[in-house]
Amino acid sequence: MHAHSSPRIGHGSAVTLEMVAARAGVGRQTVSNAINSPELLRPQTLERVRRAIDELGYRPHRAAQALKTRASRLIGYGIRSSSTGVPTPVLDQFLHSLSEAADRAGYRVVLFAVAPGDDGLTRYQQLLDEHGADGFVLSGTDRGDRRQAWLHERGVPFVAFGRTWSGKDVGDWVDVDGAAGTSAAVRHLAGLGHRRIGFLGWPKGSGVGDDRARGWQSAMRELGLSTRGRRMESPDDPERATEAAEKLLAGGATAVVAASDTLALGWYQALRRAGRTPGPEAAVIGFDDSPIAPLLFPSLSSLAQPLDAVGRVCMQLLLERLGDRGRPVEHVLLEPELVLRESA
Amino acid sequence: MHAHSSPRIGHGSAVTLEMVAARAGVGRQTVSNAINSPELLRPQTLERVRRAIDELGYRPHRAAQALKTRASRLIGYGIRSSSTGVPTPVLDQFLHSLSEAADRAGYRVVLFAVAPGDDGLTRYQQLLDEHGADGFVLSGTDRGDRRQAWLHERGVPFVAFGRTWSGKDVGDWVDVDGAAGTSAAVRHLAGLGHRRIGFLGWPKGSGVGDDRARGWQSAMRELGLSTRGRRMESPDDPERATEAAEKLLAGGATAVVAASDTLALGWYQALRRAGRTPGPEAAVIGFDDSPIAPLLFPSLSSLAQPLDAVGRVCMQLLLERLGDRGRPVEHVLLEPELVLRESA
DNA sequence: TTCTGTCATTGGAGCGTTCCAAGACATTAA
DNA sequence: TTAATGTCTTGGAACGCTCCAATGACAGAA
Repeated sequence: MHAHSSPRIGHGSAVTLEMVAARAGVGRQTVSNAINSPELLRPQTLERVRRAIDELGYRPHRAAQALKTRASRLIGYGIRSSSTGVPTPVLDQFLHSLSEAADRAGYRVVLFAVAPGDDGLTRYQQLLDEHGADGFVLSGTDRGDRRQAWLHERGVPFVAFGRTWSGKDVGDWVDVDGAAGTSAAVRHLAGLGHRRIGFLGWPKGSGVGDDRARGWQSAMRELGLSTRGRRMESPDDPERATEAAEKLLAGGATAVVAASDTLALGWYQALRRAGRTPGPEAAVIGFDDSPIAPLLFPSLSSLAQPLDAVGRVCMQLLLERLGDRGRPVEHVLLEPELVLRESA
Repeated sequence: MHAHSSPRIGHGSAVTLEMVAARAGVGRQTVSNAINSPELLRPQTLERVRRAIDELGYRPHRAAQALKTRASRLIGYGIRSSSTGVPTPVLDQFLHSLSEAADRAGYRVVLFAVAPGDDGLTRYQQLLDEHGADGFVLSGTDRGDRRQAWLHERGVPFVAFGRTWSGKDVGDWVDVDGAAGTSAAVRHLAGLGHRRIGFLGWPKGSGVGDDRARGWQSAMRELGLSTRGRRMESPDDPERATEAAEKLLAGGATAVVAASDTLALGWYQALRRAGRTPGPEAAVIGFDDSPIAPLLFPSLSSLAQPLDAVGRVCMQLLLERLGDRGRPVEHVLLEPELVLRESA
């Protein structure tokens, strides 16, 4: 960027290459080169052109660039409604870091709505046909998700936030290592002296949920602790979660690792019904570190997903893929962070 | 849309108007008209062209359209990080309904990251210069926000989710009537028999917060109830909120309306410290109906913002503005919905 | 002086669409 | 039959950019 005292002259409305060229006293293509291949210009010319660009406040017209280069510099992100209860967690933070990383590389994220039930393949098709996106970021992938295979077949660049849980493992992905997280939680609780550590998970069959259960199980095994009767299942529903937690409590568990903060709340409620309260004697660690975790009484320890990093790495992989479609597939697993509060 | 049994032939990769025209045996422009001004074609020709479009899976190249028509059919949305603690609540649902409404009109939402501290005017400037968006949706507007005036001066179409709290009221906006919400909450509590109804709000000076306080105050006045010493302030912080709630409790309040669910939790905690629990004797109604509201013990009554409607109406106003820049400014206030649960 | 090679710079062409003015055709009136 | 009218259809031109092949400038060699 150029520091210069005079303000921009143009209104940013209709400055074209040609106008910049005229002002700098060079040809149209020279201005284009000054932007895209500055090494081709003589330093003196480059300087002159850059000054003209600054003075006029010139920016390339993206549609014209896109038409010529056949690249929109737009990344598609299919957004589902969260009202279905499907966890689309902390979309907020993820989208922010995604956009930020995209912006830095001259790309931008474009949203398109996908109906809750549908996998939205026709929406992806549409965007591609319109040349409305060069690649995609997927999220909320789970077993039976057809999108990866579909995009792969067509040679469309994409990255998924979330592993390919079933079928062939096609395409790049970034994910949070849920198992590592729950393992760390178990080890922390064991370090506090707990031996009868339960797991409060979702019903088997979801990729994410099973992964989190696996981490608990393997850490328990490593520590030589029994897992028999220590695993209870419940959907993300307060009442059911409480019942599941009560069973764990009845089984003698003194601590619990939960697959979600909602499930962890079941433990809170189960204890309350028993006239007790979460803490050293009845510890619990949740998952996702939702905004309420610090607000609870007592505040809830939880595994925080590094969403900033996930967004950043997603975009990085996608950009690399856009640059070289033949490169080998890449997978990145990021560790969640154990945020300790009063509940453990 | 056409129902037809044969699958698409094209790969959706490079079907152009010219190709469709050749297949239909018509001129290039006729195909364009079939899409943009079908009434110009003879029904028979239209049918033939439509079939060709379907068979080839043709979709107009958005960049080419944008270049010619000077409209990108993209709506910019500057996304801030939420890590600053500034409430950008339920972004998720809002963005979804926004995208959906945009999609229906052939538009799409494009994100760009804005640094937390900055108002990001240069990012808006950039998008405009690049012809990367035809208009903007703003959110998180508050006192001293320069964006509205800036966009207005330049004649850029935009809608704000959130009133213009200071300065001249330029531009369209959609907002949730916080005052109406807190008024309704007060009336509900009064209907339950409460007379000493407190308000737990944010420190004065925020547009949104003051509005919510106003609603409580006016409803109290209408009901002939005293507000003296019944209003306490706290930022969205558990400890501070609890202290504020304790003061209300000490003042004899039997019920509370809170400016946020976080503040409502302060009431929960204050009661707990006093060995009590929220309910008929010590009611509370929060604001925003965050995902945790139903998960609390007891579950929290709260005022839900109609975010689906907000997104839909925002896009509607913006599209109308895009269609006619001279039309008078429009404002829409939507009522929040009182979601009753155990706490009230 | 002329030739060759290198480097910096340039204008034509074209990406796929829509605007526009004009063409083709059928129908009716003179 | 010709002219006038209206309806439907058409190809050229242009939007702003980048690719490409070609041009000009200039230094060194013949």
